[in-house]
Amino acid sequence: MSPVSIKDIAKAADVSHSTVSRALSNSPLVKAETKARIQRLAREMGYSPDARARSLVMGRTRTVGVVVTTIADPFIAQVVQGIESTAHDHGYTVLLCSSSAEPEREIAAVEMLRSKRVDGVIVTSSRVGALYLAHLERIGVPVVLINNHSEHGGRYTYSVGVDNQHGGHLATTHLIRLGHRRIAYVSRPSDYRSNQERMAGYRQALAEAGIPFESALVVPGTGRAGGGERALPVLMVDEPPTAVFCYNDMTAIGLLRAAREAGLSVPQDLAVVGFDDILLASYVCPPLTTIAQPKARMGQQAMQMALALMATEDPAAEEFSNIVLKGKLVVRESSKTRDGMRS
Amino acid sequence: MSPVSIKDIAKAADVSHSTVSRALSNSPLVKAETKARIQRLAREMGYSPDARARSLVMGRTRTVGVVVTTIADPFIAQVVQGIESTAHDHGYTVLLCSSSAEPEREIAAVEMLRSKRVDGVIVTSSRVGALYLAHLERIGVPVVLINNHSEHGGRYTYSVGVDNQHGGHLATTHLIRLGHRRIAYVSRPSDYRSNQERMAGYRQALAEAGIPFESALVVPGTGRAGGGERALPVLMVDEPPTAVFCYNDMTAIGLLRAAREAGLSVPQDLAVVGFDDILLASYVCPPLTTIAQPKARMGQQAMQMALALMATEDPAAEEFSNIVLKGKLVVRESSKTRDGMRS
DNA sequence: TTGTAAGCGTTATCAG
DNA sequence: CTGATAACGCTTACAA
Repeated sequence: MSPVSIKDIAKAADVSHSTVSRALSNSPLVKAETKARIQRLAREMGYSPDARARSLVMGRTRTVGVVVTTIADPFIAQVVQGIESTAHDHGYTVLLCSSSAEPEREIAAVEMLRSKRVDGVIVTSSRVGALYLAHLERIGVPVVLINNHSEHGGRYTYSVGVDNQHGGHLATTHLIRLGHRRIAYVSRPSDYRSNQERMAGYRQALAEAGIPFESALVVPGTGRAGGGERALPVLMVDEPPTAVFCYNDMTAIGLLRAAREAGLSVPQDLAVVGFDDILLASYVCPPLTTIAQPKARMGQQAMQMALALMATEDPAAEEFSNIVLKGKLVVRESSKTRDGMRS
Repeated sequence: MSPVSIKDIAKAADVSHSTVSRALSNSPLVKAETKARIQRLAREMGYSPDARARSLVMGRTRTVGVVVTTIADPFIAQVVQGIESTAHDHGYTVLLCSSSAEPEREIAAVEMLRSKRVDGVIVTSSRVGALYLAHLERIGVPVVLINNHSEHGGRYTYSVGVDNQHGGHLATTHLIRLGHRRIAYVSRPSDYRSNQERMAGYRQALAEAGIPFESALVVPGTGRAGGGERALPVLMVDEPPTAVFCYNDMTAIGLLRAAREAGLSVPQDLAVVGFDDILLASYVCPPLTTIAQPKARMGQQAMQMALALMATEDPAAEEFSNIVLKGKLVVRESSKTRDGMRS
């Protein structure tokens, strides 16, 4: 037996279905008495309004599509939580899509969201290629990018991200204040804009302290633990650095592990700073100093931005907006001297 | 301008909208030539079928609701990934809802899913109370529970979970094989069924080895790191154990941290085994031996179960099913002697 | 204050 | 092979 509809209630209450519709939306046009009767009846009959039918006539689904590479990434999961809670607070629902970072699936995901007529789309931590972006814009609803890794054009798209240069500067300055002068950077493939920006912050901090930049102190990583592990031996030759700033926490954690196996003690022999502040960071040993990205807040902001865009008639008319949040330095053992900070 | 509909295409192709509908669903009833013409036109005009309208007449949304306490929990996120990928493979979409473990929001979530007319619901790691369950059943679609923590009745509900007793037995037996005889258990509030079952496995293993059960060796935890930290001092009095099995990894990790601060070395002074195999487990030091729950697979199985249930006309007719997956022992440093296993 | 009718975008039935 | 027409469940003029 299919769920009860307003027609069923209409029959039971001996009124027309439009009266039921009005009564249930609490319209003042309905006599208080009949309204009460209808509402009670609806409750008794276990009525649940059909959101599809409603959205069909109302023109809005009150649903946002969220595209992630994988929800299994704890960083992304925290961002999504921010999105979901804000969405919920505003009566919106989240349709989740994983792209597995495969362009083909990304496009399928977008097509799917288009079919479900979501009111907006939020894409997290993606490298939106030109092709993908084109598809995204075709969808005809506001699109908000979180921590987008590629240069992007497209005036249909808005974004929220962390201030990478500021974070890189914060991390490096912290190490300089601790007295370090030879500070290395373990990078990520440089077509990632975030990598370039973090490194720019690193160089800026060095320059401000009058420390010359040495390209030998920049070694390539991958963004994953393995990259950090392989970076260590490359680093520890000739004149090794006394401190290292890593593109992200996973890189730093890999490096930490390699250091332990190499018999180096952190932070005495080598201070280490990461970026992200993933859950792991506070549990590895030694606990990792890092630049905390406001993950949940990024999700909230993105959702709020989407809400604002969905509210305006013509999103394209809105001026281009690009929210940039500041990360925060979180000092832990991996960058303290045994007797506390030197600074 | 609203998206193009089959009517728009009909006008452009100078046919009726029903012919367009047939052509787009590749019906053999349409002349090949017109079919091709219509399909080309649809592509050119950027047509995207309206899933809401379709579902309204088809009676199915091809959407499953997934209710989680919080997606920010990495364990849950991995389960959800399993759900999402399987759902995607079968043309289904995931509607995500966080309940924040608040009964009020749980009920709101269910009501929302009902309104969106999802074809099925999957609830992860919840303690479904009687009230909540009643609401769940009202929804009228199959409900699959993952790692349900409470005793449940209700023949409308199906479940997927890990074999807790088997896992507890596995963990304890492992410690016994290493030569331990005084083995403690750090529990979780005992109204959690999973706790009772894991402890049953622990007691079973002790019994099999002829080791008497001592209630003094069972100390209460909380399921979070704090509980493990507070458990250590309670444990290390009189005749302390040489090994401890913890309800879950977070408990074990808290205990590990307390042990380090107390100057105890793990595993030499105290061997530690957890349960879950969360990401953290392999990164703490020492890396934690644990019982791995097949998180993604649990999600997959739950989704497959949901798919099967949604396919049958009358879910209630299906016999009660309750898939139980076995966990796997993952041995890491926290339960090895310095020179390797004694066994 | 209430009822009638049209329409949202589909699919499906039934004639032609 | 194709076109009317109804139906899915709802909201909203327009009438009464």
